[in-house]
Amino acid sequence: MILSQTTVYALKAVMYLAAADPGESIRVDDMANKLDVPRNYLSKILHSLARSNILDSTRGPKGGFRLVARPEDLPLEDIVSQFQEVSERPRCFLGREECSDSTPCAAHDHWKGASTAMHRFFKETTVADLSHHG
Amino acid sequence: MILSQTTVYALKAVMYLAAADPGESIRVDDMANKLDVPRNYLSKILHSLARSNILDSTRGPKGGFRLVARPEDLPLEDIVSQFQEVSERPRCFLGREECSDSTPCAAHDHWKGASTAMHRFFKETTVADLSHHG
DNA sequence: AGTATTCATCATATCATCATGATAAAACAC
DNA sequence: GTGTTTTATCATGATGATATGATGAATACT
Repeated sequence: MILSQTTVYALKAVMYLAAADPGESIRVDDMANKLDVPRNYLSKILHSLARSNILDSTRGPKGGFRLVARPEDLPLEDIVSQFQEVSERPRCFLGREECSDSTPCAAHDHWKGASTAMHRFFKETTVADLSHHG
Repeated sequence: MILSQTTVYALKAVMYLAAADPGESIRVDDMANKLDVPRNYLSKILHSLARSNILDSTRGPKGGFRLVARPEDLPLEDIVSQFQEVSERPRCFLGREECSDSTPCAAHDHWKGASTAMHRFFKETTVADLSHHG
């Protein structure tokens, strides 16, 4: 309900990289096999993360992907927000534009609580937090 | 990010019915026009809600749809769960099966907090709560 | 330079969601 | 019982997410 398949793939891949030696490059093929993710699809996802500087990529022999930041400095939000919206300010969940703190709908406060808890999770949980359990 | 288009349509329609006289039947055409929702698509959604006893439907002249329960007795969850999963127990958000209170992953507690807040919103907010603002 | 390795990218296929248009079936009015 | 109104349903199309297979381009090694 919350995360798209693409986002889950991205998170799994990043967690896999976090478990490797820092600075070591991992090939797409390895990750695709280990994580059971379609190879070319994963390649596209990783490329996307590389373009936004979450990962470094190098081609050719000894090439692959590696994390730029340390896992404990990498909040899940940085990865998730590449592939789906993780808005800081909750929208009116019925899609109204004019719903805000100053012009709230009747559900605004309830919704804000739930939405904020969700956002805080993505913001405050790091890749390292998840990687403890592989 | 949270609600599908279909779910939003369903909620809007139910809120519209909640604003009508109790017991009054409203036609699909009226709702589709007022809410700017595709007519036949809305019809299908409403039919689905009728089959699960959220709504009553009657055909022919003077027909239409109406709420079965009072808006203040109708939690959003009853509507939303028709069209998407609103699970009481949060899954491991990476899709692992074995993640639970007794076998938690490192993020379990954080995620549980966020996921529970979301579920409580759907469970504790009623249609009446939303309808105050139209 | 040549070759193997690896990421980058393109063309296409599949599937679910969202949506439209046409027709069937029920209920009411006369 | 005929016609009108309305929901019920079917056939089909459009779009985006997911996925596959083939090819291009960069790097390293000899």
